[in-house]
Amino acid sequence: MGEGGDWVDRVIEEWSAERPDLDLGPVEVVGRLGRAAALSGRLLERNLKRFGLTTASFDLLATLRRAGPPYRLAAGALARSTLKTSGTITARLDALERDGLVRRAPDPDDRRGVLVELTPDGHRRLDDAVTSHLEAQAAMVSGLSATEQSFLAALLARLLDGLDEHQP
Amino acid sequence: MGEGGDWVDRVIEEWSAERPDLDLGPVEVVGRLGRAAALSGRLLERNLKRFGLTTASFDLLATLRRAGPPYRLAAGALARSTLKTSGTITARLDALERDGLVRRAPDPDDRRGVLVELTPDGHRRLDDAVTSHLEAQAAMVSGLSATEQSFLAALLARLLDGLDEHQP
DNA sequence: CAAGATTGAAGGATCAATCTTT
DNA sequence: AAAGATTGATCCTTCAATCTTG
Repeated sequence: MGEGGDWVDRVIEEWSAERPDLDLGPVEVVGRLGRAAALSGRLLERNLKRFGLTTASFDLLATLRRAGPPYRLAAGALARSTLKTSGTITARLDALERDGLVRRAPDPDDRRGVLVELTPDGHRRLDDAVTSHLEAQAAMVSGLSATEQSFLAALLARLLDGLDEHQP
Repeated sequence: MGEGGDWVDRVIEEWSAERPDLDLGPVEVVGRLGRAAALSGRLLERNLKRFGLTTASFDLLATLRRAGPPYRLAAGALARSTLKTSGTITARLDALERDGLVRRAPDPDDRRGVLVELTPDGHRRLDDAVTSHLEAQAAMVSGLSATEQSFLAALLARLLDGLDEHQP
């Protein structure tokens, strides 16, 4: 008892001592989810820095790259796919355009809209980074067997199902 | 095929079409981890706002609360527990102290150090919020059976093990 | 009026540099 | 020299307000 536990185990023990009335069951999942995301996010951020990218800029470039030729999407589509607000996308595009990795063009079919396109530099930069990015992810899950990875992926998908419903 | 999948399934399909050479296995886990953390984080953030708190301020206050009487920790201990840098803690303490939720005092045993203490207001504010915070977490995992929740927690703990080793 | 994008204000984060104390 | 905390620069994010177009 009280040995070999992780950070979340310790948190739960401390809460139980202070507030034994609370139901801490959900923390076993949600607490570990947040902790694991924070730790893995740090590692991925550090790795992308070697390519002059942040997680934010990588996600945007990757969304354009995955769309296939001509690597062009509406700004609003980028916002929805990355779960960010339109203001965030505007700011990111300013920075990426300044670095020459994307280009903005007016949407000919809807003059309110903006189409965003990967430049050759942006395409190259992303393709440079993506292999390393996936290798870093592979290292993170290498402690789990293939079976464990499948189970974990399936359970996270079930969790994601529920979370989608609770969104605004 | 290509039906009923979640966001990560779509990402993987798109990558497979554009770059069939990439090993996307790790994305099944790491991609869903990031997506689930982002969605759940948004919900928790919104809920805490009703109590005048952010996830950042809640985490700091909760760490002090869990420590038990006299609800006092060194600033460095807060940084390590919350996975934040000392600069981040300094900024948060400035805001929380301005709101009267914590109080700083010099460490009598080490004159470099600062001890941070929950005020009665901070204690009250946290206790107000924590029940609702846990209920929000319970709602998030309510789509999973008790067995699934246990499995998910255990697998996340295994993942966390590996992530800890890779840290700086 | 609603939708798409931009702006500015404010909070949260890291990092590197600095100051004090050990 | 190393540890604890603060500062200032910079970036990412949300939100509310605004402007243009549908």
